[in-house]
Amino acid sequence: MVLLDLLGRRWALRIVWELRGDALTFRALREACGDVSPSVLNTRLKELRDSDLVTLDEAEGYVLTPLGRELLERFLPLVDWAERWAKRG
Amino acid sequence: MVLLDLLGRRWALRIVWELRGDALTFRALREACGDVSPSVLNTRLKELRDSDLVTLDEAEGYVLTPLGRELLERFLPLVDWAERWAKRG
DNA sequence: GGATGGTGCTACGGAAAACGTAGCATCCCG
DNA sequence: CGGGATGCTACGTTTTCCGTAGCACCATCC
Repeated sequence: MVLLDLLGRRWALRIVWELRGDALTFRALREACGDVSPSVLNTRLKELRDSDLVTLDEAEGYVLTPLGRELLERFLPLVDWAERWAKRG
Repeated sequence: MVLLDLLGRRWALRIVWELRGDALTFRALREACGDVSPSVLNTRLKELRDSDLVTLDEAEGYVLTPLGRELLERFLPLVDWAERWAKRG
């Protein structure tokens, strides 16, 4: 499970999640993640870009690649479940 | 996404993944995760137990709870995809 | 033309997390 | 009384992360 190496790091999954909608600038992404420090954010973005999950559109900002969108799609069932889990007794 | 707080930590996802099959003892789980340090493993296990995802069966060892199995199930599409992703050009 | 505000990104010191090794207490089996 | 399991803790080192400040660049505005 090489994927776990990548996603099992702080903010990695969160970044993908925050990019589920429209493109976000570096600063906007930072805010969306609750003001992560830019150094860490940049490190994660490098890893995600090297993994072809995220790319930087010069005009719009950071976006998921088609591959990233595939990942997100497979991730949605989890999100659904997570909400019910969070409300457990 | 409270779930990301839990799973977005080192070894958290990995532990759930390694428990996909039969129960594992503390030490076996440690080996399965590539010899994580026991302190971290124990910290994660506490978190996962507090979250009702993992439990310690006195006879067998660490096992996923029904809730944990649900999580794993939703996680499987990702695993499938991850293998193809890992082999990308 | 220079001020203002946006962009992505880096540097650096301190705090927190993870690591690695050793070992404790307990139980079971011979 | 060993010997070998079990879950788990302690502690010193290393790695990672955080928080703040700031750089270089570009567009807009007056």
